[in-house]
Amino acid sequence: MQKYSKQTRLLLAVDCIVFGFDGEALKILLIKRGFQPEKGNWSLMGGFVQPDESLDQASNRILKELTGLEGVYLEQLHTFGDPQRDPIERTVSVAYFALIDINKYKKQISDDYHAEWFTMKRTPKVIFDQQEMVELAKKRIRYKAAMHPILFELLPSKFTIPQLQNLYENVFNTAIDKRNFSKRVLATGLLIKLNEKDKAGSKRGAYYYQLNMHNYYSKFQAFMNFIPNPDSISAS
Amino acid sequence: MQKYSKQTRLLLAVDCIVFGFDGEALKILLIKRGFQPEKGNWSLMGGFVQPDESLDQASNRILKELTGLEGVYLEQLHTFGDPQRDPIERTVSVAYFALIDINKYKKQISDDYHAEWFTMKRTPKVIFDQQEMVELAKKRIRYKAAMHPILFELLPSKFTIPQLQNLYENVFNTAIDKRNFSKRVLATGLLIKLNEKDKAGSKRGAYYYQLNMHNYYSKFQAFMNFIPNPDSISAS
DNA sequence: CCAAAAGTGTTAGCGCTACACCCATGA
DNA sequence: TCATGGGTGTAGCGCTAACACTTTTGG
Repeated sequence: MQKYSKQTRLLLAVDCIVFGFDGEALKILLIKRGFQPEKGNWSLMGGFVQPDESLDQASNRILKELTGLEGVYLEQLHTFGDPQRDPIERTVSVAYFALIDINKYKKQISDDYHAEWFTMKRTPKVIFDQQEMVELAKKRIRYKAAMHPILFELLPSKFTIPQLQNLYENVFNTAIDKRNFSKRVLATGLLIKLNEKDKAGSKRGAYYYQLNMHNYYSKFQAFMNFIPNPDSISAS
Repeated sequence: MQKYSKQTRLLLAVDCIVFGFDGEALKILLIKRGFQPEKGNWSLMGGFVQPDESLDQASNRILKELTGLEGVYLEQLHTFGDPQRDPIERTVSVAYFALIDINKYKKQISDDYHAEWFTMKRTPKVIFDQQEMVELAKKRIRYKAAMHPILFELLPSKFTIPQLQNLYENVFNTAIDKRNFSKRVLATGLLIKLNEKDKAGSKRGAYYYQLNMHNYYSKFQAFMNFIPNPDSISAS
């Protein structure tokens, strides 16, 4: 026996939703699609799965080809298989999401790859069912960030507590009391205070912190319960 | 433009992990595979996605064809795409998990379809990478059940609090104090007490409850935080 | 010296956990 | 009547949320 005869073979694609944070707002990365149909329209980073690569390999390859990004946090989200989702030919797409620090790659992405960052509120129309993918990805990162420290992936390796709080407030779209916030994050034991200040945000300056990588891995499973308003967060 | 030329098409399959609870233990359903390779060996409910159906439709169809189950809780889990996972030909598989009340379908499943239930501890070897799928599914239901009331899908429409507690103790593999347990579940407002007792489990009998469906849907997003030992539960 | 952001402590209330005894009934 | 499982109440503790003032320093 060599093959499963009589079965139909389908195109399989990967689409990546790339989230970034620049200290101000949570953003997603889009590019202008390079081929028909919908050529020139805004799209997620997507491409076809090749015969010899796994899905994780495909998503990493596509992300690198379209943005130069490599070694970033990338996680499978959901697979979309509506028969009509691509008008040209049936294509099933495995969606992934990535989390990166915008500033680390800002110049490279815009100069070399012509991708652009958009805030959540001002995202242009994207092709096919990609809006649905983006919505699901937003729900998933909120859901996961409520219990796991994944949002650190969006920050530079040195960051301040006000920056971190700003990120959480963005992702959960809520205001958090800064006294309670700093107590909680410091209580996790995940942060190491540095003898250095970020003077960009204020005159007084805010201390930099970095992740305690040992504690990070051991506490990844159970971080803090950070759901400010659980009803606003959806199931995976 | 009619097709994406030059791209390779792949086989796409669906595999369903069916969980059931019989009042005693959490079990999964397996069948003897009906075709080569691995014909006759224990397998999840699987089949190929057809050209005109979505992934959700495919999983529902396959579950019905192989077990007669219809209208049950079914949720997409993860997509497995290692190029070598099927030795005959590359096949990417979208895994789903289902939750059912074993007793409701027990006779039908064993008599008509020759599927069998196995406890978690005594699961036989399954084909390909299906063991990995089962492990991931177990993690996922624990993870989700810690915050959402999905485990009611495993119970009959009338159930007792000791039965419910037994289910939670099974899924989380832990002992729970019965006073605290009943306080918590009753406090959710999801249960309606019936004027009827289950006398099977004890002489005195335990009151039956049923779900308050209105509250069930409105409280689905935020149930109770039921993680008894967070470190034992893995991320999705 | 003033504006703007960083940093820090206390209290009250709620929720969770721990814990033990009585009830109902079939055998 | 006794063994078995069902059902219930309370007290202490820990965690969380609410809340305001001082510090620093560039302009």
